[in-house]
Amino acid sequence: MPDGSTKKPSRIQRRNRRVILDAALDVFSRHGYRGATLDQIAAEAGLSKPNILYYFDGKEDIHVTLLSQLMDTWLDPLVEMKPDGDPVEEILAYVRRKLDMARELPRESRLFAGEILQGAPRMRPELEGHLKPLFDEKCALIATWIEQGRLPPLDPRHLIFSIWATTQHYADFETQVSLLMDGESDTHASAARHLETMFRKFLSMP
Amino acid sequence: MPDGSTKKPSRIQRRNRRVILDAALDVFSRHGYRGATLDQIAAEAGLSKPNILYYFDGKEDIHVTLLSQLMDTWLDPLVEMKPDGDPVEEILAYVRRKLDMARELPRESRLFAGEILQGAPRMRPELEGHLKPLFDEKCALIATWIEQGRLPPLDPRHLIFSIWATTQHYADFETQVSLLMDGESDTHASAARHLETMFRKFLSMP
DNA sequence: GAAAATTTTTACCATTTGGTAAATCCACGA
DNA sequence: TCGTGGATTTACCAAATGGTAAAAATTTTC
Repeated sequence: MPDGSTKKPSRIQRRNRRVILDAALDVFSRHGYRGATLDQIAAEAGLSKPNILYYFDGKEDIHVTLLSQLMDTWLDPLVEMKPDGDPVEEILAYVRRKLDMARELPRESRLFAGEILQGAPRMRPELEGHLKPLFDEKCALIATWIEQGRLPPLDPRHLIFSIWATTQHYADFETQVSLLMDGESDTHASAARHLETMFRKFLSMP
Repeated sequence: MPDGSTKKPSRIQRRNRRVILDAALDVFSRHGYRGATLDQIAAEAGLSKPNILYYFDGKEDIHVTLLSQLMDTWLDPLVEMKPDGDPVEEILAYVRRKLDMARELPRESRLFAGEILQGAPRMRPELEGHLKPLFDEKCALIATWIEQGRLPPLDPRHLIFSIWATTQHYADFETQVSLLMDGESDTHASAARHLETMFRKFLSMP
């Protein structure tokens, strides 16, 4: 019993669970939850379908496991935004990390986007448990910076939304972006310059 | 033959096609293309499944028809951005229209988002035929404004991406936004103020 | 190296789902 | 009002899909 058991997982178990989750990330991020099939995941993982179900309780279990495991990685850039240092540089560094993450982990970005888009039917507990507290904490931090006169008055929540939206856009809407950016050699670099300029100007004191 | 025919559609045909498309918009935007079923659409439309297939050639036909018909509405705010008037005000008015559209037509926003997210498998021709030319035209317009010294130097393409991303975010990620904005009475109003401030500052001459 | 435990495969199954054929219903103009 | 063509329903079907049982193969343990 490789899943819910209390025993420590064997080497084979760790390897296969990892292989399955990686294949599932691929398939789920490309086709969404309903659009993905166990057969596709099995083929991508190089395992048989029943073998997949030997390691996970079912399709939903794979999806939920993926989302849970990814949540930490996903929130890490925001965790790294600390009270020390210059507020503007802290926030701009966050923007940079978030944009880098959109480039390096587009599958993860699309997986989350698809889940949220459909009302987060399988992720709401994770959102409330992990995202919400972190979000509130960082909003409070930004509010402090504003009170101290180190940032212009602004709504921290909408600032964070704008950072999420503009950075993840390059992963989630990659199809559209590359269609419209044809001829551009390095979209990521120009996007980074644009966002740096935009948010620096927005965050500068009048 | 109510679909591909050359005859003019009867009143019943127009009504039922409209009812079906509205139901399909609901279902597709909530569950994505693969997640939506003809039975769901039929139930939502108050018609039987074979009756639905009497008006459309199949599931994909409904989806493609929806996307095509919506494209014009969707691009309208950008069409309205004209060379006359102050550049900053023109762009800010565009931001406002786009945000209003996200509030008034969230289903449409999510439908497009889901389609792009999965690589636009059923919309690429529409994108190349309608979106791309309009995008290029408006980028050229913004570039002109910059050359005239009426806007600071910036990349028009990334500016438009940022406008799309920040406004559509409130529709596409509504689940997340409302979870994190609990206690806010009017998210739309505060979002409007935030985006107005942010883009006005970004577009102001140094 | 045999027994025990774990892993993988083979052969299925029930349900869902997109779609069809044909019979039936019904609105409307002559 | 009656016939006709458009509209709707009933009864299906084939393929896809999530999942299972049990045998077979493999690895691990003693």
